[in-house]
Amino acid sequence: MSDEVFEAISHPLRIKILKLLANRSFSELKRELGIESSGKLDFHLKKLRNLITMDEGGKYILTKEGYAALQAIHTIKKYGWQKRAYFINLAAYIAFNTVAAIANFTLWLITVLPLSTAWIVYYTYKSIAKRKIFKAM
Amino acid sequence: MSDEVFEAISHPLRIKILKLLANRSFSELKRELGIESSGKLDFHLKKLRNLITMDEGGKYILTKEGYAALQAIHTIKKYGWQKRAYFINLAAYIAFNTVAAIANFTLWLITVLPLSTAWIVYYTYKSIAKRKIFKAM
DNA sequence: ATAAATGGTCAAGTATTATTGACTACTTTG
DNA sequence: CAAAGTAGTCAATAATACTTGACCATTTAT
Repeated sequence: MSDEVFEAISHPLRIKILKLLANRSFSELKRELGIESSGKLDFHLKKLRNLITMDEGGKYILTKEGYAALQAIHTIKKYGWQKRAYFINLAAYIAFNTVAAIANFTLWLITVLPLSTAWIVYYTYKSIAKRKIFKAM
Repeated sequence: MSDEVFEAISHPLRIKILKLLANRSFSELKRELGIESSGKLDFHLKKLRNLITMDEGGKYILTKEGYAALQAIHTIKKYGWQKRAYFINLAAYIAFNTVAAIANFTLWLITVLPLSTAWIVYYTYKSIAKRKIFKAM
């Protein structure tokens, strides 16, 4: 399943192609990537088969899987954001609750507090127990 | 850079190994994966070189890159969650603002509204313009 | 002490991937 | 109309990846 996607993007040239590809033609790709051989570009485009298609004008575009692959590349490059995101969410939780408590204590106690606490508990569980974002970092 | 990670996880057996690996020994992996040949497991473990290490007890564990790779696998499997996450956030934005406005209109107007609006505008921009999560879906 | 299990390495062969370069058919541009 | 550009295909070769199976040094169990 996913190994097919990773096989497709396991070559440096194919990652370049995928990033550049949108709304470009065969020759434009060849030129902009500095590839001399047509056969080479053809070979790698065929390996990207499931990640790309063509629009009406004969230009390449990404499929759903293509966008997912680009997202995976982004995930590898930006691994570490989850930790930051967790603390931003924790700060937002505290801020929202403070504002809500000051504004209307009873309303906060019966609506905002239980809902936001349920959320933060779930998020903490997901972050620590399941995704293990704090391990090995 | 990232193509090395994708090359490492471009084989179905290596994805299985990576998912199972934590706190297991060579023989445990062999047994649990049903691999007959030691050479085979050795070969694939060597391909996962950058994604794994050993703990003091001689059991394999994931490195930071290993967790990132697992995250990338998750990204491919769950592509589509962003769209849902966006609508959940939009709903939360509306709910929070409603509660805050009812509770204390002035406080809402000067604090909650501008902050949460700034957030949702940024998030919308990121979702539509940069990540293109609505295209090709 | 012997047998079996652990935790591997290594060489040889097979299979798959990547590159090169020659070729084709069709469309512009001078 | 000839030359140049577009959008590829295909076969042969080079390079890697993958599997098999034999081997080995320790450790643990009988």
